[in-house]
Amino acid sequence: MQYDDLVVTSPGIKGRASRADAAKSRRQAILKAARTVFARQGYANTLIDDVAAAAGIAKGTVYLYFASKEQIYLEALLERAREVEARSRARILEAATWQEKIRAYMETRVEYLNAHQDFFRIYATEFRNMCMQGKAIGAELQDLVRQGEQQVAQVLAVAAAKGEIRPLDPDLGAAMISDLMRGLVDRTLLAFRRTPVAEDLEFTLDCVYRALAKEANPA
Amino acid sequence: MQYDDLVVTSPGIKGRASRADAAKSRRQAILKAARTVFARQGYANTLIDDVAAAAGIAKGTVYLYFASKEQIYLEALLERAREVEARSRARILEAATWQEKIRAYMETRVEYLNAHQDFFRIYATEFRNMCMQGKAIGAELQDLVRQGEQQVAQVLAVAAAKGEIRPLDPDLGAAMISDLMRGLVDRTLLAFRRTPVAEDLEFTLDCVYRALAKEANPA
DNA sequence: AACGTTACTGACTACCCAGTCATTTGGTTG
DNA sequence: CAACCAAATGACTGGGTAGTCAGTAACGTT
Repeated sequence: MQYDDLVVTSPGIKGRASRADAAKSRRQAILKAARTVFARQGYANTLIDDVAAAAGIAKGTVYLYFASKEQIYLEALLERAREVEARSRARILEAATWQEKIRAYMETRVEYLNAHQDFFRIYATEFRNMCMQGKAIGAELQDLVRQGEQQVAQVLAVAAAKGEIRPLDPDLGAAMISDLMRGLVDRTLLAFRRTPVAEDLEFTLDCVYRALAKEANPA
Repeated sequence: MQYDDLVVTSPGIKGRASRADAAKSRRQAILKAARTVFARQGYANTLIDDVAAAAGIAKGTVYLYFASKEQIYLEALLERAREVEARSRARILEAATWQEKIRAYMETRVEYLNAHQDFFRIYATEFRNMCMQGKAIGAELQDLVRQGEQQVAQVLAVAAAKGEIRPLDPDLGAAMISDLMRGLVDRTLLAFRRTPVAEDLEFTLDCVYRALAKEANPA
């Protein structure tokens, strides 16, 4: 079970190539195990021994592939964060209208959340806090998130310029959208709310559209 | 500086009364120091020695007043959380319309945030995560927050029943409001956004009103 | 002033864990 | 098959800290 990602060394291929492959798979197996364990126990309560056990290897082996606990943590997150960001960027570009672009931003995350709860659990909870406590860890990761938000801001700026939504500060608008997104993720992870995710997503999107819509509502 | 809250024992009063007072002040001085230090360094990176030093006392003394690091942490948060919740509840009751009630909910928190950054920094970041990691700590604290959200849901339910806002699931609506509130708090703490808090608050409220308003917007 | 009581102190203990490294394992090569 | 070597192992170490407790100080009482 633990060796899911391990590529069996092909007998025919000699030396370098298969070695490199094996090392890469081993790295990824460790990262996968790390995500599982960190998601369940948090950074502080996780021992390197736990990660090793989850990967089905000994502690010393972990240190053949990674320099430190912190590095494992960061790489485990980065791997996934890059995926989400890339997918989100692509889907937003594909979308034609501002409504579809905002929906793409949110749907990408909700879908990814279903497939990779572990990643979101770590990111949504712990990592964010570490950033708030001013630790310098994970500059790239922070950038990825900022980029996602910036892209939304861009969508809003364009829509506002075209007069498709009401005039507003695009950064504030993007902040609002990402706040709602975060809430949606948290609720799903907690299974706090019995409302199905899909319904919650539609409600959230509806609120966003209303909040941005061009015509003011009568009081 | 450290002994801010310490009541000097009055010479005339003998025994019990003044003793009890002194003990209470000492407890509060420790909690205050704890909030400062925990807010700056986080739970894991804070030593009891740090708390003791900030309170101007020795480590052993801390353990005369509290049983464990965790207990200090929790009580430090609870003390403030009860205050916020009480004030919020009062101001929501005072308010006449649903708009004013929602505003009261948000303004209470923004005002309290200015006066007690330390508390919010701990709550908004660390504590929330601990809850998400399924730790059973702080049941009362979690309840306080839930109550706040429930109260907003109640306001929405009443307003919806009266036809003052569009029909919606009050819990979802309250979740949305508290998500936006959380984002506002986080942004303020990070000084991430240069937008002044007041402006951010108005924008957020405006979005909420639009999202809840009775008349649908034209697409 | 001598005593008794309570509050305070900080060196100490017992434990925990990230990271190391001497040793073992198992596959490859001549 | 024997020699070799990279990969894996896990007992160990060094640094660190929550919580304790024997000793000291401060203060009120007689």
